[in-house]
Amino acid sequence: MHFVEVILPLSLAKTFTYRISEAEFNFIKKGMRVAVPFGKSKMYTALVLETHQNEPTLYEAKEIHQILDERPIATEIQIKHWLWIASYYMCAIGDVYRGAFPSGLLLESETVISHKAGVFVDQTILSDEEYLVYEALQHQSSLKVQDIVAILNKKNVFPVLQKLIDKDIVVLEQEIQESYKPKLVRYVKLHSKYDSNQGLNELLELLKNAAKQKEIVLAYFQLSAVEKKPITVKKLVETSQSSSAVVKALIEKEIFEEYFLQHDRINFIGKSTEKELQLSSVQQTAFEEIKNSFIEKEVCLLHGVTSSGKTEIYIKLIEEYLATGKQVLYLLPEIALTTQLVARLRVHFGNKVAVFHSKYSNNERVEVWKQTLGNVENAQIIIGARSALFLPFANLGLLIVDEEHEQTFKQVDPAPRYHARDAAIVLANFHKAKVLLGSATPSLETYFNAESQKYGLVTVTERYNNVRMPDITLVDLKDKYFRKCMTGHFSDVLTEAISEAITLGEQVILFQNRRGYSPIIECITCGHVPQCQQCDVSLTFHKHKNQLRCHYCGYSMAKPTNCHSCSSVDLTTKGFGTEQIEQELLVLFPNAKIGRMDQDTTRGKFGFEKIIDSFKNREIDILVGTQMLAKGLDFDNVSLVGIMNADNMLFHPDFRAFERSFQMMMQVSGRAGRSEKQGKVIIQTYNPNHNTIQQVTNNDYAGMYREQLYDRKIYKYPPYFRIIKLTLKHRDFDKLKEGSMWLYEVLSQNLNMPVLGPEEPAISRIRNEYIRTILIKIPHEIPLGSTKKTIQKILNSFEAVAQYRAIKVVINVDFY
DNA sequence: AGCACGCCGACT
DNA sequence: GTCGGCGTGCTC
Repeated sequence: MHFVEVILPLSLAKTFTYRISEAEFNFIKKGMRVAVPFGKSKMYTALVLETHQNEPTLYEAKEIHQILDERPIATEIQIKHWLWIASYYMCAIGDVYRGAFPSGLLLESETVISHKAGVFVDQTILSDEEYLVYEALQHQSSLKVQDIVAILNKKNVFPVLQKLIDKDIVVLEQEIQESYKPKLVRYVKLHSKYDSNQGLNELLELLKNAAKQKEIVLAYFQLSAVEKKPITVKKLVETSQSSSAVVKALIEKEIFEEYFLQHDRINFIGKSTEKELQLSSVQQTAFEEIKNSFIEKEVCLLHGVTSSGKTEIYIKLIEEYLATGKQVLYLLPEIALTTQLVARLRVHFGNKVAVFHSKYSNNERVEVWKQTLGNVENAQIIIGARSALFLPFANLGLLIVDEEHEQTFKQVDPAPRYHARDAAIVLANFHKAKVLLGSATPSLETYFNAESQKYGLVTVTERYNNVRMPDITLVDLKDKYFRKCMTGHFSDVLTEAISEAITLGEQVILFQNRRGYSPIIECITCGHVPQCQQCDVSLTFHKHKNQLRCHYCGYSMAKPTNCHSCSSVDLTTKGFGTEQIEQELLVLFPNAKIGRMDQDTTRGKFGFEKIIDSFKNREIDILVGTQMLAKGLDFDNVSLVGIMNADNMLFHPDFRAFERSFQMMMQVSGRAGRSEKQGKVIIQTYNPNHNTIQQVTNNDYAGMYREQLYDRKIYKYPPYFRIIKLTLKHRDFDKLKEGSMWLYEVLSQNLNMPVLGPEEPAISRIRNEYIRTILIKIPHEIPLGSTKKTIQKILNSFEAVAQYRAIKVVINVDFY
């Protein structure tokens, strides 16, 4: 008896056992995919963990359906890494597997219904619905479940199908298909009979009455003379400015022959210039220091102020690792940044650069996966957002995590809720590879690790080319309002600076960390504020579409003309977002070209690039945006950065609010003054004397670090404590309240550490579900593993209580 | 995660 | 009396 232990791409913690034949037993290796039946009618792509001969005692193992790979498609290290993620972030291994594999490699079955062959059908025994299906099968040889849903116009079609099966009329089959399709490109070549010179004359004679066709043939000769490589139909049509119909005619006349070649979708046409990169002396020193720290330490933090030229240092380092035949992974916080970086890296490394992120099409992702696994030339450097971490690296030598402090490295939903920076360090360990973390404003945890000698630390305090740090001016909003120096949300200082910059032909960035026009609409008469029906939040006003929208569930409604509560028509807006800033700018600077960058304007695959490009091309004078602006974009003509209101981020109910505000303001400020001229930053705030604001003004990272670290120690937060957040959700308010109280009590009795809650979060209801949170603070001296086991045990007993079972519990380890 | 089973309210 | 709502439990 032979068996295989597999992972299924479902949120199930267990592995599953299937039967295999002896031949299969000898063939199947860890890391191959097998198609297996699961449940009554589904087929899944499972991943092999091991083969063995221990027959399960409690159930009869099913047989696998099919082996999908000839050799492993996931590596040993990868699977080990996934198991670590599942255990550290307390999720099912199936979650990791599903999140890690490109869906093009995770095929699911589709049930196909077809007519049973050679059976006489007595139509009189069929019900109306059965007859409809039977009739449809007369026209089409097979139907999918979805088709039958459409034919019968109801959701549950299985009973009908079951009856048809019982009556021996139809059969069901599970079809499993590779959804990955290699891209085929059509080429043409001249038919062999025209190969000789004589044939050529014959050909021209033949076409003397077909001008269009002759044109194409001539274009073909021209192209083959110049390019000396196969010619695609596309190219031929383009150069001859003809149509593919004419090409088709030529193929039919047997003058051309068509053939197909498989193409990689990921193709960079650019060539590497092979130009030796020259580092400045500051960069060179940093580079040497990083290499030195790698002798002893696995991880090194590169703390370099904004525009200190970190990328050049990365490039130099990548060069060294490539030379030793190792692969390099370069992680970025934001997909939108890949385009800029890829362009830059391609100059040095040509087609050795591959890109991987979730906006890539399925087929593209499968290709990168296979190239990485094969360690082929064009997968030596992988650039990607956090999910690139899951690729099957054959020989990883260096991982770079750029803008390491960014929260986007942490996946929030769905599971696995991993932090890409931390998971990268673990992965590097498995590969015996090195990790370089880069940031101008490192996260507190990382800097703490660097200071305590766990990581190497390299600091660059000078900007590249001796550009000076921007000059930061604070504007006290309270005073400005009092003196009536405000126009809308603009202080006189800011308006003057903007008009000066525009007059000089320089560009301006305005930062407002909130989208929409104004957060809320309020009735002047009764104070009523429209709320979302499903969530515990006020609706946000979007002027452009003249509607109110919920940012949590996406619900929207037309802007009311009168109050829903008292019918008064006196409605006013409170607070402000990017859209309102844009509107005010149109009035203040009617001649300036204004752009807006936030979630609403950057939708679509290239939305972000479009705005960035037009700003770079100076088609936009003033760019208004949310935090997207803070993420490592390079502009060389920005002389002024305005932060419209520093306070709303400062007073977020979050232990990281000050750290985040500092990082955000520093990063946005860093966009100013990239060329010879010193940049200018204007921060509008009600709290000019706030410590964090002062630290930003004085470019005082160390001060911010020390102050925050002190707070973290006092209030029991990372890096001194690790935090696990449990989020409980249920539609029934009382049930949730009781259940979360029960869980809190059991946790705090069984864990010898602070347990907080159960707290009602600021937004206590989303999509009609009530929410409560419990925080568990684990001190560093208590082992993490056993604590997690205890928590898991308690959660299991929570689920064993019938009345609480329906409460959904989300576990978020290191939730920040 | 699906998907079926099973128990209760709103229709033919 | 049936259809269909979603609460509950299982899948090798």
